[in-house]
Amino acid sequence: MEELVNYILQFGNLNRQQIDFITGKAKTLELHKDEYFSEAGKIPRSVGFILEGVVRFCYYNNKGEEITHSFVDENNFVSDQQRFEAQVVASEYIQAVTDCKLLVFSKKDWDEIGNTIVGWDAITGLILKNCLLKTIERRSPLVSEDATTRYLSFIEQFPGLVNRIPLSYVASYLGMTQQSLSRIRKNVR
Amino acid sequence: MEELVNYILQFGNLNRQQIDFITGKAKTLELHKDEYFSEAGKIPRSVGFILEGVVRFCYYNNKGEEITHSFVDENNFVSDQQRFEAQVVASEYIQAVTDCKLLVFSKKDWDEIGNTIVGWDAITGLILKNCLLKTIERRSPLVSEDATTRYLSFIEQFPGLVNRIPLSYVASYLGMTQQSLSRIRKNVR
DNA sequence: GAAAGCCTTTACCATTTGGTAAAAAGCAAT
DNA sequence: ATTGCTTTTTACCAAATGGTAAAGGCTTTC
Repeated sequence: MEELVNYILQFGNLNRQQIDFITGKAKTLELHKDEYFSEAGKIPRSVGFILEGVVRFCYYNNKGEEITHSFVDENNFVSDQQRFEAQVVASEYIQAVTDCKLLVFSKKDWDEIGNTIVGWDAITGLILKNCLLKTIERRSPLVSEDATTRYLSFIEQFPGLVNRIPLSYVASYLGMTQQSLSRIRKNVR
Repeated sequence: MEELVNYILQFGNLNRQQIDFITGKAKTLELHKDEYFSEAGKIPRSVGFILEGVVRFCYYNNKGEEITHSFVDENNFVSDQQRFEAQVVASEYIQAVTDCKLLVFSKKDWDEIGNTIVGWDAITGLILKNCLLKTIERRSPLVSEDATTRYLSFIEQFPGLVNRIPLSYVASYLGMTQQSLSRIRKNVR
């Protein structure tokens, strides 16, 4: 819970009472590897904050290939935020790629926090902007790099992650086949 | 000017007086092809709204290659927003790729609008989130697609743009060489 | 209209990456 | 330990892309 509070306080000031109000709404949720936090075709039910584990955002392209477009690890918010706010069905999946422990907020509780705490919308707005920028900064360079460079920058950006999750997910995130990734890993060693 | 107002009103309600206050601060700026709107190493001086023309965001990687990471065309805001807000030096360039006509707001005027109009920060926050999401949606799929598919989706996402700007910029946006793009264009025809 | 400069296309070959298939390695359940 | 299942690695060949260089086109300028 402390991690969540520290995270939020980076983006704005809150007093003890406000913090307690927020943390009072958080429920813990455990997800097993491969379970979904949010699914395409369903309305996202909650906003999460990852205490332990890693999740990925993924979707299927028109060839039926599964594309991982981002990973989120410990001490970060995870949510299909636009769809959650609007309460409309999602078009992508958020899936646990390791066992996870999360703090979650229901839509009702999330709205109550917004209606109670002045400045909460500004804080969450900043958090979302931050997450989006991070996603862009991580993903955008992948377009112009060759496969080996993409793999090396993945290792830098997500230290240790490559040892915790299936390589097929890494390959799909990096836009290459599993076989190419395997070959690259051999050459890099 | 009407385009600007319509754009803003998508993200929140403003009365006549507020709208006049905002538009009163806007100055027009003309940029010739290749001129910079914002430069790496300099502090971004203004927020722009494109009335005519197209700009691109670009930077140089560690091999000295120039990478175009996004295009912005008519009726969109253009700004190195994070750096502008914080008034710190930029790490990338924003360059006109055609002659452009813009409405611009200085930092001082932008802040005055924020201090005067209740809800302005919320509106600009939404606008920025929107731009970031659009960037992600456009750029992210490029990682996992082959060169021909990337070119075809570029044509869809920026109709006509390919005829207005140098193909070398398109190639760098799509993460391929100019020669590859040329070959692909021949095969697609 | 000739010259100069830039942008675009072509061509050739080397290298990288993808597709398919099979083998090897790791893991879990019995 | 054996079996069955999934993940990862290899191998082979085809296809796509990059690098270098040169030629062709298109403007601009004088």
